[in-house]
Amino acid sequence: MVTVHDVARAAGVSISTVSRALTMPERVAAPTRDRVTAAARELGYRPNRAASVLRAGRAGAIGLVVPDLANPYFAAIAKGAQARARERGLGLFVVDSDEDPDLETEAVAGLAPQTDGIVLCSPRAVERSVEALEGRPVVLVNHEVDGLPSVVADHGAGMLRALEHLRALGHRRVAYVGGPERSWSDGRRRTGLRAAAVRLGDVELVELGPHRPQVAGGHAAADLVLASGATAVVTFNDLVAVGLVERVRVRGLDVPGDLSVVGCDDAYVAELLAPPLTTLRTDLRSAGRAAVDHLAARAGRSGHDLGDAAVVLPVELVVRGSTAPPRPTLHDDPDDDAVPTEDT
Amino acid sequence: MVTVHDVARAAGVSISTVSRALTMPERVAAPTRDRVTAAARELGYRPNRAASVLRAGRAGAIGLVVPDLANPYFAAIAKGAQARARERGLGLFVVDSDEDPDLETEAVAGLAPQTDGIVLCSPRAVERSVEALEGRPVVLVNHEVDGLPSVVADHGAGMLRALEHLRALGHRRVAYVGGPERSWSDGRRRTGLRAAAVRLGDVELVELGPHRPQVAGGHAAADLVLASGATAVVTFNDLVAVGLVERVRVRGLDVPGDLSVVGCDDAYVAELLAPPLTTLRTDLRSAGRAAVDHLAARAGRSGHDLGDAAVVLPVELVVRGSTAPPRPTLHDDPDDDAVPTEDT
DNA sequence: GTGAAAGCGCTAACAA
DNA sequence: TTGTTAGCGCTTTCAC
Repeated sequence: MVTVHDVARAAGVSISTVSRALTMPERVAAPTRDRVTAAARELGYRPNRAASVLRAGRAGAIGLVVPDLANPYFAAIAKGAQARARERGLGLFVVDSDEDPDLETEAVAGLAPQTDGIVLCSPRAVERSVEALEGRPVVLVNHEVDGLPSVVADHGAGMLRALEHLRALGHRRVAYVGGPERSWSDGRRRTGLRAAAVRLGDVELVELGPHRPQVAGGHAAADLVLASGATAVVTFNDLVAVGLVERVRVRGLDVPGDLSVVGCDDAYVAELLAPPLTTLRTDLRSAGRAAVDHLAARAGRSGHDLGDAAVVLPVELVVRGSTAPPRPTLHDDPDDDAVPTEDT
Repeated sequence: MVTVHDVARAAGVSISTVSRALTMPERVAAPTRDRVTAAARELGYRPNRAASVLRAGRAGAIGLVVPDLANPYFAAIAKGAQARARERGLGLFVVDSDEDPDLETEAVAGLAPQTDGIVLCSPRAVERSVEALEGRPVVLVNHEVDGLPSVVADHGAGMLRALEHLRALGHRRVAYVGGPERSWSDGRRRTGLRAAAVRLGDVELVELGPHRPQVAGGHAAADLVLASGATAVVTFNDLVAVGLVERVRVRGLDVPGDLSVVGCDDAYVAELLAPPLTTLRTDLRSAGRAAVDHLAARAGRSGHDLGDAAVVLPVELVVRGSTAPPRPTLHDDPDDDAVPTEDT
């Protein structure tokens, strides 16, 4: 292993000059700096991170804790975070908590001492995990807690957009198939849908769930949706939408003919389906990037100065083949496609 | 931050006793050990990993380098590795090299000093990356290099199984849509297919590619496959199969009616498709687990004693709806479904 | 602008 | 069985 001593000897300087030349180049005379960097490159010197963490307190790395790496949602966030961390010269350690609150806290506690901060995605045990940080910087993704910085999607706007779209097609009764009971984003989506329904005035909302956020959850929800009399449905995520479509077909009905379906997340399955899925897209990579930026900006600062600022990412409605006007019924109102009049 | 000193004071012992009680409990008297562990728990002591890495040389953690975390293939490996590492009380740091050979080497070099070994998945620059390890333990996944331990799928057996299946259905001309040019597994698959074709005697193989290992690659390959006169096709992975099916449909043809399709990997899209995809499955989580076990077994040992052993994982053919007998033609041989006779 | 020296928290000889 | 002590490789005062 090449150490500062080897570089110092090769460059004919002291180890402190080596350290300085590499970490604060402007405080070393140009010729000296060049000799040092040349020697370092030649010898293939790589600073021992453990040593510099121990001594300097800074790790030059951050941690990312996600509930499930196999979930494309979190994989996308991880990709974005990784890319940005690299751009900033930071290391990124990814840990998968396997959806387990205890493991999450464990992961945070283990990661905290050797990183400059933690990005905590969709936490399953926020309070305990934040406590385990002992005051070290943290950014929450897809979750909000008072006084903590966070990066979240604008679920309210997304839901409004979905409902406007369905309303414009002529739907007046829309179901929501909810996700896991304790999901923060599920709560936000419900709140957003209710607000949107009130705002639009003539759209009735049927809330269902909780359901598992997988294909199986969609299977389970399908019959409830059909029985509810809704002509359109918004699902917690795209996988639920997939299951829903499958089961609706088994019942001999058609999507979007008998039921329009809007997913969430724009997972890549969304466009592979037949029909491709209308869905709400958030740029998850930019969520990862924003979280890393937030952390990097706080690095060095001690207090929670601008700590509680929330980055809110836009949500875009991607219209594909799974949404269409409802089949005409006896009650059909010829005004449906017209510009809405004042609340009637 | 709670240090060994704090615990030592609280337990009324010296710092070395604390260290010993925590890392080699059997070498400390039971009552002392209990006092120490109690004090440690009470104070919420967490050993500073940076310090112990620096001093002991052991990191209690391993690194996993993958080309793309957003690829479910690698995500599954990561999950398996993570779970096993946890069972063994090891940390696992996941780094995404973004399919870039330079970044891969960089990641390995950065990870190596602070881990006890590296799991290198589908390397894009094996030689340089292994060199960057400076002799530290490494396990290759989905790649083989002489003298290095590895975990690979039995592509040969998988390809034989696929071809046997297609042959049993009556196919006599089978295309292979290859993946990236420099992919190790693509090479293994081609070799396996050729061997299988020779062995079966009456199956003709049409090799195509290289193609991108994504849906777009399948789009690009579809017309070539149709023009080749093959009645069945094996693709590099499931995404390519998806693209292939899409394009075949655009051409007004049917899967499996006009073309049978076998994917590889059993990514979760495979069963969502219509028709669900016949595919070759490897248990990737167990690949991750095996890699970690391999590394853990070598930990402590210096030499490359049993180092070059390769763990070969079984490949299973999962038959779903995308494979069926070919449409009868004028040349159809009534013996097609019979037990194969000697090479004719 | 550069060097000498003091540790960061921990482990592992070596002593007792 | 337990304590004392010497560093691991690095950063960072503090002199010069």
